[in-house]
Amino acid sequence: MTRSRGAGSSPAMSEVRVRFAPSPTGYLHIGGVRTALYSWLWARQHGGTFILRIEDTDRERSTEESIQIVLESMRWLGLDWDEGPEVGGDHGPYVQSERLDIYADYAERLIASGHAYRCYATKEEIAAAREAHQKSGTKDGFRFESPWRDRTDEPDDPSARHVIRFRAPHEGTTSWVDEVKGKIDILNSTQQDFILLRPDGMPLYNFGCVVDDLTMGVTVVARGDDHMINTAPQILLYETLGTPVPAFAHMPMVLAPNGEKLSKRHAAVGVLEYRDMGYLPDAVLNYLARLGWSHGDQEIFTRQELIEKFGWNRVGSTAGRYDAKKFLHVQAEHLRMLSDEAIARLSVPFLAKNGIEVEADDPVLLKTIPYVRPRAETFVDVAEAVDYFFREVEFDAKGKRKFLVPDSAQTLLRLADVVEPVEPFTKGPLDATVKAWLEESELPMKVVAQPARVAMTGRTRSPGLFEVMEVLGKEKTLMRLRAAAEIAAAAETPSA
RNA sequence: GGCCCCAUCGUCUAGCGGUCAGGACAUCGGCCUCUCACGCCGGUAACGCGAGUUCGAUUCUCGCUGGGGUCACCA
Repeated sequence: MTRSRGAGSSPAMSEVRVRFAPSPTGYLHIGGVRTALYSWLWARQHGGTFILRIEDTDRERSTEESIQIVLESMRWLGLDWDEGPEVGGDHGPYVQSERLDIYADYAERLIASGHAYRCYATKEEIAAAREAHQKSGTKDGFRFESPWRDRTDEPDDPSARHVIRFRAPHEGTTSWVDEVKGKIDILNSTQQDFILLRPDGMPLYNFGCVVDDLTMGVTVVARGDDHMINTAPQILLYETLGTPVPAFAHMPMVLAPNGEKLSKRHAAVGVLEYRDMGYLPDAVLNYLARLGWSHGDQEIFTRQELIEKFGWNRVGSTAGRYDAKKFLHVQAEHLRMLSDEAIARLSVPFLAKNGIEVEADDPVLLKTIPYVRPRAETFVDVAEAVDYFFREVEFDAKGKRKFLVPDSAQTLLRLADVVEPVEPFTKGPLDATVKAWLEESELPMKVVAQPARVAMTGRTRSPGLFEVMEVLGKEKTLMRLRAAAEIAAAAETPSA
């Protein structure tokens, strides 16, 4: 799609400063992660600065615990920040609730210059006005017109509870050239005197955001396009403050598969859940990057490739829908790109969760990786797939009933005998020896394989038989085959 | 409803006036095979509608329809 874009992507821009400014109200939403990612990529690509800022001015919903979740999420993803909580920086503090004096200062300036005013209207008055508006049957949206906008007299009690409102212009047009959406024009007649500061000094979003972005020197403001409604008021603020206006990049949102706003109901939305599900940070980044951004036909990207190839001009303008299956596929691709050592190391915590305590350099674990790799998509899968190499077999009920039957008892015993003298006990010689025996005794592999598989792994699905034998080692292989033979012999003949 | 954004296979997308409309996930066949995977081969599947502009529109313009967002002392 051809679209003229903003100047923020111009290489002439001397310094790139971008920020991610989540509000800590729970988990870090994967939609937010995508915004953070694009900003981070942009900063890294340009050797710029990535700022993390906490927007905690909503006292009702913000919690310290949520801040920790945000930080933990960013750390896990590897989206490191150059300025922000814990690392500091020259433009701090980086938590909005600690910047109240700065907002107050800017608000006073706006009052002094006549661009803002104290409004003593009560919530009840506003509610009444809204109701009257609805009853009037007008087609326009509701805008509260404060009587204090034009009052020159002092209130009876100037210290009474009041907010500070912006004196919004009613005429003209506010425009910007969005990095992803192109040129946008908003009529100022649709603006209202939005609130800058609450009675308690907490800034509202548009004000806090602008004051922070300008004092922090942010050059590109990237956010979801649900914020587009906020951009015109913010530009108005920059203009009246006489400061440069940053570039804006409004990216389409991530929707649920059914097109609704993505929430817990539809998918795991907290990014840490993916860590617990055994996903790789790079896979999360890859999937999210590709959801709404493209680079030709390429689907799989390393972190470094993302940094090199990202650009706002390749961010699409349509909302993307969350697709769990594609996400899983991308995760599988990334897992399979890893070395055996890396897969082993990253699987350790998941094995521990299953009660299997092994070291990352455990030789048995390392030997299993090549065989589970094509069968695993997540680390949860890996832990599950190597289970029987580290503990006694637990027979799958159906597999046991079907394959550990009297008929197979002899086969299992003979297989054990055939395999016993093989040296080295590796898949090549094992394969050759067993195949020779099968040919000689005119037994099809099929009738041997499944009982043996259940005997050694407890399951009907596993890596190749000889691979399993090799990893298990001679001793355990023989033990399991013979133990299973006993169980098989004792089993009731299925009444056919 | 006002304002804003958006519109190519089921999904993510490529396409930037002339293509058999390409890729990926999913799906359906087949191959491989000791199971399950992996892998490989192949199939089904899309330009929302209507006007223009043009020799020619998926592509440019407008309208319609449809979807989304937003109308807070939330962010």
